[in-house]
This record gives sequence, C-alpha cells and structure tokens, in this order.
Amino acid sequence: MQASAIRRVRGRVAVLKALAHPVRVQLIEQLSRGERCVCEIHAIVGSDLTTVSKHLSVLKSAGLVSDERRGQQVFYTLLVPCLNSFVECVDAVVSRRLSEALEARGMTLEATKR
Amino acid sequence: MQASAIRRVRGRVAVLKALAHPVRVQLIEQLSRGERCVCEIHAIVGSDLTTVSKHLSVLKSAGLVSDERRGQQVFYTLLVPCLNSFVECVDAVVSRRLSEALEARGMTLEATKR
DNA sequence: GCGATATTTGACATTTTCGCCAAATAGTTT
DNA sequence: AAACTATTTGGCGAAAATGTCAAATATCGC
Repeated sequence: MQASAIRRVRGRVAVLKALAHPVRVQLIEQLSRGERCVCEIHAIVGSDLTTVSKHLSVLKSAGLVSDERRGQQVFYTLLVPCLNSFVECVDAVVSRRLSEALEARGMTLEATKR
Repeated sequence: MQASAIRRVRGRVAVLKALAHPVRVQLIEQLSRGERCVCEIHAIVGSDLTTVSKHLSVLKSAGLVSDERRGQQVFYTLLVPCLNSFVECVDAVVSRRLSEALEARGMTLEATKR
C-alpha cells in the first residue's frame, strides 16, 4: 500500500475512534444543538465530571470540537456539521438491523408495541 | 436519560466501533468499490487471513456488510452506501486539521512539497 | 471418502481504552 | 490572598479490543 493511503486510513481511524464511545456520542449530540459549557454537559450526560472533561479533550484532539474559556467556564463548540448527515446514516443502519432482527422472529415493529 | 435515547446511543456506538479500526476502514474502502471475496481482500490489505476474517465478521455483526458463499469462496458486499458521504466528511476533518497544524507553524501545503 | 483450497472459530497473551480518585490549574469574589 | 467554583491532568486497576496460532468447518475435484 502507498504512503498516502496509509495516511488516509490513519486519519480516518483517528476521527472514528474519537466518535466510537457512548459518552462521546452523547457529547456530539448535545453540541450539535449549540455550544455548551462543561458543567451543562456534565449535568446532561450524568457521567463523572472528570470523565466528561477527558472525553471532550479526546474530541478536541481529533479536531471535532473547539473550546473557549469565558470566565470560569469553558464552552465547547462542534466544528463538524457534516457529522449530522453521518449520524442519520448510522441510525439508518441501526433501524434496518433492528427490523431485520424482528422479521427473523416473525415480528414487526408494530407487534412490539404494548 | 430516556430508554429510547440510551438505545439510540448504543446503536450508534456499535456502528462506530465497527468502523474505528485501520483494517476495517480498508475493508470498507475496498468493498465500496464492489463485492470482494475474502482471499482478494486478504491479498490487498496484507494482514493475516484469520485477522481479516475476524474483522469482516465484526462488520457483518454491525450490519454493515453481508456475505454470500459461492463455491469455496465467500463474497462480502457493502450494505451501507451512505458511508461514503460520511467518509468524505471524515476526510474533510482530517485535511482541515492538517492544514491548521501546518498554519500554526507558518507553513502551507504548498510549502511541504519538495 | 480423501486431499486440497477457502474461510471461520477458539484460546490466550498482549495492548489499548476506560472510569474514578486525588491533586493541580484557572478565574471569580470577598 | 484566601475561599470558592469550574475544569483539567496524573495515576492506576479493571475491562475491552486485538493479533496470532492451532484446530475446525465447508466446498470442490478426484
């Protein structure tokens, strides 16, 4: 494989790894609605504050968010709006997988509502 | 957080984790060009055959590819065309990050060509 | 059925990632 | 500068992901 291809793969993996964690998915989801300070995010996702901070720094290292201090608080902003279309794609995979799993058992989504 | 939100996050993470690996990124890239048998993929990516097989099964479990045996060979097909637009988004992040890193050193992409 | 080729699976050591605690840093208020 | 709030960082054990070897399974041609 060529050197440029190796770099391309590494770059993609760096971004994907940054996204592939439950807390970080929540962070992206929150930030897609607008900037938030760490304390707000902490209140929403519920994880330990230091854990949230570390996950935010992972997103920052990957170039997905930026941070800005204002007074005592640090606000994070999502830098990558195109992530939203990706999330839709991922959700489509998820829902397709779900309906196929149900079909395999002779069920439908309707049948699961009680 | 609501139960539906938890499921949504878990689903997204399952797909993202499946994507976040160098070998699997290569597999997706190859399969985006058309179906391939395991032996072809093995020849292209170079990793151990059993490793390739396991990574393919990870993609399959995530619902991203399907497999079909024809004779002695098993062919894998990419099920998620929308992944391509996502990859473009990821690449955009990567290249932006690269150019910013260069700017921070007072360089440009042109200046790096020798 | 037997040997050859293609692929998957199980087991296991190694590496990576994660979460939480304690401690450090930054800014505000008094 | 001391007290207080907000956030980050270092360290470390626990959990998850990874790669490889050996063995199992599947299909084909003889």
